[in-house]
Amino acid sequence: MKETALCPRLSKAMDLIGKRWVGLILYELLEGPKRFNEIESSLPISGRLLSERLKELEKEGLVERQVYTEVPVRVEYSLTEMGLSLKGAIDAIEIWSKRWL
Amino acid sequence: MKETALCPRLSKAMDLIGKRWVGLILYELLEGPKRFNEIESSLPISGRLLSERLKELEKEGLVERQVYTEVPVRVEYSLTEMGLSLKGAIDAIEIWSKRWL
DNA sequence: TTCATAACTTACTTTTCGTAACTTACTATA
DNA sequence: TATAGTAAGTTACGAAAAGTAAGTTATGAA
Repeated sequence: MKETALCPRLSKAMDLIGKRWVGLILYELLEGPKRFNEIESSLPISGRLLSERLKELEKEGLVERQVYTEVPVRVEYSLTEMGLSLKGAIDAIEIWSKRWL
Repeated sequence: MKETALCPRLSKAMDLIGKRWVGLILYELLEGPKRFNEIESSLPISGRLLSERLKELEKEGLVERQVYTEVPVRVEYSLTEMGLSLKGAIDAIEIWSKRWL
């Protein structure tokens, strides 16, 4: 890994968002809070990775995890304000995709 | 890989943009045409991957490659209209990064 | 006692990355 | 003639990340 003059914040943003599945996970959560299985069945992602990604996103502050101790347990994931404020970027990508792909 | 009801265009867009380094490569090229070595030294990416990514982006129509047969040879990469029109998305990510990271 | 469910977790294979050395083509210099 | 320098890659290989499938935990219902 080299030294660069690149803005570290942009670099980190691209690292977060540019990680596989993250864009689509955020896209799903922009519709509202969702359960683990809901996200898993909306996307072609495996449970292993979904679990890993949600943990990262929670740690970075984009996603919140809420556990409901029902039987069986229910766990809901939702966007924080930080996560929600990526809506503009995700929307822009969606619009672009409809025009160019 | 599972079946999904996910929009294939959004899915493909996220695949393209969400691939490692692609966001930052596009960001660099939004400043204007750049040579291989210029991009390589602006980003912490190796020649191997940069070469691979530029080929993909060219194949997908986001980037154009122009060879100038000087000595030594000069190769410039620039965004196509398709590539340029991702500016909105990249800008949104940059703005988000300045606010939240 | 067995089954079912949600949300993970583990074990294992395949793919992608990161690093560094090497290649090609041509010119300038000793 | 031999050597060195430069841009733009390419190759080889070990390390890290992703994909797949089976297993785990907790609880209540049949």
